[in-house]
Amino acid sequence: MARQAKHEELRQALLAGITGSPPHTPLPTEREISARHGVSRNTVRQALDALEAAGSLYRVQGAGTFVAPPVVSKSLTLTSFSEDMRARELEPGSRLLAAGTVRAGRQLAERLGVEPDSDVVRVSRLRLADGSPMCLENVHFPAERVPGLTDEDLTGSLYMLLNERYGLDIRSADQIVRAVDLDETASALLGVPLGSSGLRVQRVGMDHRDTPVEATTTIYRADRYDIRFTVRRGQQ
Amino acid sequence: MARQAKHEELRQALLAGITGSPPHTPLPTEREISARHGVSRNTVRQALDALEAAGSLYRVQGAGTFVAPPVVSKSLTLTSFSEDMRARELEPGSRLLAAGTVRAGRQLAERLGVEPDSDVVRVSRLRLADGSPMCLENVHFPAERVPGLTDEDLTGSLYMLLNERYGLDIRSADQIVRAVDLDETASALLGVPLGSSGLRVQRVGMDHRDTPVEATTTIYRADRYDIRFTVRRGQQ
DNA sequence: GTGCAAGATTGGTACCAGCCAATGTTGGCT
DNA sequence: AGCCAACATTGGCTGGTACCAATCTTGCAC
Repeated sequence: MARQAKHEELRQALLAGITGSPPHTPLPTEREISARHGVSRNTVRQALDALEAAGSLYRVQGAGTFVAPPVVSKSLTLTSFSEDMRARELEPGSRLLAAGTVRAGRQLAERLGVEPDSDVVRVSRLRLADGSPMCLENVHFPAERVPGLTDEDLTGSLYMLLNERYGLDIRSADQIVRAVDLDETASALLGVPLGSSGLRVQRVGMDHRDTPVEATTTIYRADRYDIRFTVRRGQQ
Repeated sequence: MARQAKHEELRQALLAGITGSPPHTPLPTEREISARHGVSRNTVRQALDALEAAGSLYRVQGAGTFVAPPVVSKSLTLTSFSEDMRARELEPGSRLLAAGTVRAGRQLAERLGVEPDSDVVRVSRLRLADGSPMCLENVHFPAERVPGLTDEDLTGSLYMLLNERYGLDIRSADQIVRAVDLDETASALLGVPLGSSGLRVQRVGMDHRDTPVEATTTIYRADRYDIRFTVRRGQQ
């Protein structure tokens, strides 16, 4: 049996089928998909629900299910820098600036939910897109969660490394976005004039139990980066 | 029979039941809710799915369903400036800078989905929080949607005015957030030093049919404003 | 042709039944 | 006391069935 749930497999199959299709192309009916894939209509609906929630398609009762028009901007999801850049069709890269263990301190301790005098591993990197600077990234982990991290290759995707080596899976994150004036160091590293502004994103990443796993502060070049998302009126 | 679907009724009932409960309070098991409310377990799951998606509760397989801890920062919803400020416990205010009709122009026309040579109504306001400047706001509407708008009182909530006078209901919006360097005019109006940075939010508000209704550019003071939200891992 | 009512089609809701996988609990063994 | 295997509980997944509500199609009446 597949390791994946059937509705998940079906979702991927359907998604693959519709990517590239022009908007408003009708999908087969739920009953037809059900028959064709040899699964129950319940399972089909589960897959379609997920795709509808993701904005890939829309449904009209009585009419059918259709490929959704390309959304201007997708709603926000948690992505790593690498994923984010690839979504923008840029090639991600990294230059390691520093890596080591330091005291947490009050502010960081609060964000990570640890004691202020405990150790945290800090990784500073200059992140590149198509070879030129995009942002400055400062990642912090509770030291006991990532023993030996500083000996690893830290130029690739940290998320992937965390997952494969330490079994850490970041499921959600709280983010705070702010505009800041770049200091001398930052503007030099990012290759922009002193006094330029930057977009600062502070993030606390959490695992499936909402336990803080990492605290990251990223400063993006204002001229190369923006954040796009769709908001809706809350229900009730 | 109720006009509402059962799963929707149940969702509201459950939501009412958990609001006020301390975080991590366990809910009854799905099978128990099912029995107690006289609905099938499928229907219960549908209601719980919605509440989980809304972040009101979380589920752990094998353990149970629990009241979600109060989110540090709510996931993004569409709010007016007035609502936004009140949520931050600040008193919203306004100073009207300009209001009138202008040509759309290429860029604005694209955002609003109108012809470049058509008329748009423009309202410029300095928005205040507890009496001091918070942001510069530039709102644009297709002129034919809001006849006579410039004769109204434009110092209060535009959203409310739009709704009551023109029946315009903004349901969703695409937003683009960027850091910018403030120009002389902006920094003077906002009362910050020249060269300070600001947070620019470009928004296109749409009605229930996803037709653009308004295009707004807002520039916030970087030292007084941030954007907070929670992101989750989407599916692949 | 046009208009419209009847029927067919399609997604929406609801129920039942059963098994699986993750978690929590119990109780025996050491 | 502490460890761990067996068991019970709980949410997750899948299949099946039935009917409802919105929409589209057909074909008759004019």
